[in-house]
Amino acid sequence: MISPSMADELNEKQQQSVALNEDVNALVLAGAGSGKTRVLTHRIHYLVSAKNFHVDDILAVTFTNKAANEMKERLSELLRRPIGRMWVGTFHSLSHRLLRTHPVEANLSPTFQILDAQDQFRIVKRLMKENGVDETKFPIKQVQWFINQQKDEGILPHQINAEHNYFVKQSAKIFDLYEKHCQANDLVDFAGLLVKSYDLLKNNQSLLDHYQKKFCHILVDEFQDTNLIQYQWIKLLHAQHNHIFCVGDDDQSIYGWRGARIENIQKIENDFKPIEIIKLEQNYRSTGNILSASNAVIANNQNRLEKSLWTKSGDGELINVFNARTETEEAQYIVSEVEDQFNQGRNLSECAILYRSNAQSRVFEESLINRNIAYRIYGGLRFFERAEIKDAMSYVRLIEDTSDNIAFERIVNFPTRGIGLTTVEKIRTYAIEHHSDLFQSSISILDTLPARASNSLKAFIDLIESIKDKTQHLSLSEKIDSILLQSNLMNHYSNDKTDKAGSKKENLEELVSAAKQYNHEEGSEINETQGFIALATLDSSGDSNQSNQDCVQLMTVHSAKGLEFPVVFLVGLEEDLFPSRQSKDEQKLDEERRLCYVGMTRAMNTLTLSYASKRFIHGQSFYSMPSRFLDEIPINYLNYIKNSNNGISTKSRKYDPSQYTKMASTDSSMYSIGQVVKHAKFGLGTVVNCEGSGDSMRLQIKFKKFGTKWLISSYANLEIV
DNA sequence: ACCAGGACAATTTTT
DNA sequence: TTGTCCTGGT
Repeated sequence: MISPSMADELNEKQQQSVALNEDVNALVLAGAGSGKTRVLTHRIHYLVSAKNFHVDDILAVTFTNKAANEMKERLSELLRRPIGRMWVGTFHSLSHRLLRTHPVEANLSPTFQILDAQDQFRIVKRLMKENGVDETKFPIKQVQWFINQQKDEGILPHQINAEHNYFVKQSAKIFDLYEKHCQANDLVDFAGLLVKSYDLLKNNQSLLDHYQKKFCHILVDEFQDTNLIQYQWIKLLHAQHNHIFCVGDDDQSIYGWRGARIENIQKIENDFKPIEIIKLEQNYRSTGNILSASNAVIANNQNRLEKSLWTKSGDGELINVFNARTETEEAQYIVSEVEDQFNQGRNLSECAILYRSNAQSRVFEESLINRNIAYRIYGGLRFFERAEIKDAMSYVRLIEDTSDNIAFERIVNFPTRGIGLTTVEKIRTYAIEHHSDLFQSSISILDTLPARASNSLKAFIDLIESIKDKTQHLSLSEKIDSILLQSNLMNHYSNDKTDKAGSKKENLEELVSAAKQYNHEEGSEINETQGFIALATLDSSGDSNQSNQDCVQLMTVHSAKGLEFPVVFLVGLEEDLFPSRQSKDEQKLDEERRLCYVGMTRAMNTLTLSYASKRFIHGQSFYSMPSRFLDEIPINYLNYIKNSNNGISTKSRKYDPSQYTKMASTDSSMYSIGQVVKHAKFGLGTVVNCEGSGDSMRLQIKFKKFGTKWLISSYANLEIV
């Protein structure tokens, strides 16, 4: 039943997964680099070509846009046809599609808008202000976070028991108001897309029947990353006559903090009986040493669904370990290694620098600029999240739909045109009283405003209407181009003195070309402009048209998941950085270890691990210990690089709290990190860091009442408590 | 409306 | 250290 080409491209286990009978559920535990995506796409191909299922009746869900795009591409190649309207996408984009198709049944207006994280933040902020919740006590971010967490668990405001916790109580109150606000304004946030599409099917038997019948096969990628609502979403769509095919790897679950439930992968065995479980353990990506080292690290986690990855390729090079003195030295060394690789004939794009947190990218960037090496940073501010792009998109949105209040608020006075807060407040009040949108309300209250404000507002309304009029027959990119000019945005940003490099102007130009390259699905329930607006919100990366120049790839380990590179530098392997400081408890530590595992297994041929002994964090230098993960790698896989400034980088102290203590207490003997001390003037405090030794040893102490200070231990006269 | 300067916070990951 | 937010001055 398997086509010859399939036999060529797939190993035995992969073939077995792909050609599983169509009437079973399946869970494929696919280790890193074992050809997970290949299995998924071939499975679809098999169902379509060998089993005669219709492509449009197959649902394939991924977690990220990147993965979705990749799958679409590969599928299109394999099936030799365009993707068209196939149901392949992220949970969020597929949910969005369901809601756009059945807005009324979902209790939404057909013009509902998606709320991105920034917009959500603003709304939460405003609601907190209006309702007297002190944002210094309850940071807006935390309240926003709380709300999203609840929604990801499918919890509604009134279901929250907040009796004993003031934060929860206040947050739940805001949550409730927020939900009402969204409902009243036809806004749906990310989590809301999932919740609402779930409810849509749950509360509508005939629709549910329809989709259960339609989707005869449901394939889920990265199953270990699904959260509660996503799991329920899948479970709801699953019926007697259709089947699921899930691919995942518990060792690569790195989104627990975002509500991903690693248990789902175990739960699936009970909830979707009968189910076939297949393990893919042959790794095609990495050399033996890299694989063995990675396996050794991940073996330290408890409660794994044991897999043992193996490879046919040889041992390859040893894994390099470099101990830099400072983060600058670390960057310089790594960049010089990149240069070496390049001189040996590697493309720059074959080299990746992976770090735990985005903040670490800066030093590498500086170093790369110094040496004039092209690089690309992933993450950080994404294209569609940039202020100038959001401004432009707000014009696009308001012109497309004048009832888009979020867009209205953003641009009513931008670029500034003399419409002040007072006027806006009047518009808001009128809108609430008359159940109207801000744009219509503006028209209604024109006569009641003072002449100045009235004129300005009238000019704005006329501007929007005139642009709308002039651009309605233009193509999407011409439309956006025209909007940029007429709104004066292009002019405004061209003259922006704070933007010396002119990158804002460039970004606006980039937006036009992004629009040019946007290809709209034919037969979609929304028009081209609306499709582009949704894309901007749902996939804010704006990646599609990135020039494929040859450049070094810089990204967090998280965003490297699913990728592979011949040469990988995994940097900043220090305690409190990787594993990160706030992940010290056992569960979180396991996730950090998985993250490290993910990072290491990105490497195909060459892997370099590095750490710095001293690092600047928020303008202060801290001594750091090598990451415990380094110690988890057997020494025979490692090659310690000689540091010319440092002598030989010996395998330094094992991670061990008592050693840590010893380091702090060298010579002066009695101080250790975490020690509570008393100072004659500053009172009680805790030692948080130390520097130097002997008489010159300095201690950083966090005092209860006086904040954090550096003191020289021999003068400070500290009393140990 | 705009700017400069100061206080202050934040440092994990993202659909 | 860096960036953001707010204030108060013009």
